[in-house]
Amino acid sequence: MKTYSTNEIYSDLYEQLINAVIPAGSKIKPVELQSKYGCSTNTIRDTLLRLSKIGLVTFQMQRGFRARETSPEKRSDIAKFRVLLEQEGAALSIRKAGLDWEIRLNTAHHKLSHIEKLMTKHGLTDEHLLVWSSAEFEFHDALISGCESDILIETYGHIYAQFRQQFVAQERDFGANYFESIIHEHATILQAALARNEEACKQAIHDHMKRNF
Amino acid sequence: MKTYSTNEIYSDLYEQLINAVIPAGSKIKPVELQSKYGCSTNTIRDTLLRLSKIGLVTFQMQRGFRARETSPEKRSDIAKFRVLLEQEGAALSIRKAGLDWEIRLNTAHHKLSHIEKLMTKHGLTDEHLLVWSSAEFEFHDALISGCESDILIETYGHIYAQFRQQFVAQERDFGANYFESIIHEHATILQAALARNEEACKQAIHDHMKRNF
DNA sequence: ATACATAAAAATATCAAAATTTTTGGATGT
DNA sequence: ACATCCAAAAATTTTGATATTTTTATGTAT
Repeated sequence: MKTYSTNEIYSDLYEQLINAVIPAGSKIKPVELQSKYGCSTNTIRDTLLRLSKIGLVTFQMQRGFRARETSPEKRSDIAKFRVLLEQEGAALSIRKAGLDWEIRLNTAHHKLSHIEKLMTKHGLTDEHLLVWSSAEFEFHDALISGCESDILIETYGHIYAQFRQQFVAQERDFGANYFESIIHEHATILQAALARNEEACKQAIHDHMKRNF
Repeated sequence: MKTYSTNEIYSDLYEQLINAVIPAGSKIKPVELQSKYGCSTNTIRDTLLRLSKIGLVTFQMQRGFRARETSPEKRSDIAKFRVLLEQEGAALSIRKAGLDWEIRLNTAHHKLSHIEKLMTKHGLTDEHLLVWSSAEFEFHDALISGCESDILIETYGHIYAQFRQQFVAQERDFGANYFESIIHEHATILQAALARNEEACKQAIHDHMKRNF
């Protein structure tokens, strides 16, 4: 039987929450996870407290833990808030960042684009989806990485994780043209960013997310 | 000797962090707090993890806890981010909120204004400052309370707490005209909000914070 | 002096058990 | 049927002890 280090427990739970293996809103009981991870309930508790920092888990005194709830309103809320942060981060990057940023952004987009093309050609396996997941985050993270605001970047990371948690379970109908659209939207964001066009970039970010409002 | 419930430990540490009694950047060792609060180190650890959720405390595996660091750059960063969130929250409130919001905002301002007037007349005692602290938060919280975005309100709360933590220790030179300015700024924000003038309100929020950039 | 290794001390993380609180499932009465 | 009360069960929190890791202090070689 596999043994888990504390960091592995953290990562494993993180993955399960992001991918709604642990469904949004469901109760999380340390006793039940104890046997799987081969540790004391206290270590699980500790880990869940750490996950509550990024908002994937909610915690109430004497009431324990839950995967953060979801609802149409909450999804809309998180999507709009994500737009606010990403627009600001991108605009600041456009204004302040240098060549390093352009290269980083371009690299991230290239990687993402490559995976997205594979996914439209061949079907989308779970493995593809996993790689895409991290590539998509890296692209959006790169986009705001030149903003020179640590707190914005930190907060964006939390919000992005929550966004994933809330939406992944929903739209399992990645239709053929779903990824076609996404690919185009990412390209539009990239172009506007590299052209240093703040308004166009903000607009592209908005358009990328508006289906989720 | 006073005994502390866990919630009291949380509140007490919260206060100490907000008011820089525990200075920004300093190490926080569970063993040292154990005797004061009369509990096990594990309970302290638990509480500190909960405080790390709102960003007042940073945590690193195997390295324990620290009061969040500060520096001129970090202060500027947090001030600007606070403006972003407050401007958005206020603008949305102006657009969406109804009479309840106006009343709540007005009430909060009235309370704040009363304390501020007392403070300019008589000197500023520690007790005054404590009351002012919570009244000031309530005003800014009321301002964004009509935005219909739970995640924005939640995040703003964290950022406001961090803002306090980072600045309180700094500007101990509340000169006579310091509060005069603040009073005027708060009034300007209130007027613009009640007049439902988004742009004026955003401007007023910016002006209120710009000394901290 | 500086760097490096090592032992002692301190701090942190984990555990398993005990204490506390909440939840559950009947039994009772309206 | 519906609410209320109570006891049992389950879940959560707290504890004190142990194991692990990091930091500090000391001695040795370059």
